[in-house]
Amino acid sequence: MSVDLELTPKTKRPAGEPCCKPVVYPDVERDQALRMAAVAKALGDPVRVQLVDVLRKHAGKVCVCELVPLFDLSQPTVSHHLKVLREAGIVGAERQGLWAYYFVIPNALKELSGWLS
Amino acid sequence: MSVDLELTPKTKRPAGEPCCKPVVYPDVERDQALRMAAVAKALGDPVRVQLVDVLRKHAGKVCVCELVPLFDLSQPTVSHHLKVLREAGIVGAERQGLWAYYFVIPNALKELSGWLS
DNA sequence: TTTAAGGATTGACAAACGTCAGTTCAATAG
DNA sequence: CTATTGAACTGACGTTTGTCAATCCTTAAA
Repeated sequence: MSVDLELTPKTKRPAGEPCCKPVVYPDVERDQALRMAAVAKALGDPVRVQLVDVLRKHAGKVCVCELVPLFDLSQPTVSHHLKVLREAGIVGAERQGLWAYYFVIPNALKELSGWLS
Repeated sequence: MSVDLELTPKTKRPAGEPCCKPVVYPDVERDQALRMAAVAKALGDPVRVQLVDVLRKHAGKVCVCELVPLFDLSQPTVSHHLKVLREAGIVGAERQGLWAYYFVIPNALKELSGWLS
């Protein structure tokens, strides 16, 4: 888990020697970082944060036609943001006839949330 | 706080009428979304997630020369990632002689963390 | 004073992103 | 069947991002 960095001596080292011993980064941490960064990246746009916020406040499913007018954006652009969230595994979609309903996938934010706190 | 969306009737509406009543999005939410998206965006790269992770695990300050060898990246690139984190208000830096020490700013992740959970 | 080290900055470039206009597709009302 | 609607997809655009090589600046050893 921990990387076990030792704070190196803080005097100028004799020329030629490397500054610090190379530290191996655990791969376990790398995979987790990849997953969390992907989720964070998807949340890295205010529109998408607001989309997730609305979806979370309405515990059920919300129709796309209700999401679009919340933003000063074209319908295709909102659809694009929803796709980004979908591909990040943060939200899911379900079609019912002509309408599409979106919802936050339970626990999708869990790993990032846990690491942050 | 809440947006007060009402789930609209789910039958095809008579031609000409708008699908949903336009909903006003509270500005308070918008500002918060802007701040949180900025933090999330800064965390939207695995290298930066790992940087923050290392800094957090070493409650004190960590020298840049100890961070660079953790990644398969050039020194300027790591420096760039640290700058992104600095500009997002997530980490702070302090110079001591030849060395620069980085640390996580307390509570920098608090708002996002709180919203996520 | 000269030399070298740690680290930030600059410039360049390919890749990815946010946005929209236009189009397509599936489903439903007439 | 035809017309229309909700929503996704496509192509295009200007902007931003991640990366490195090269450079610059400050500090400290010799």
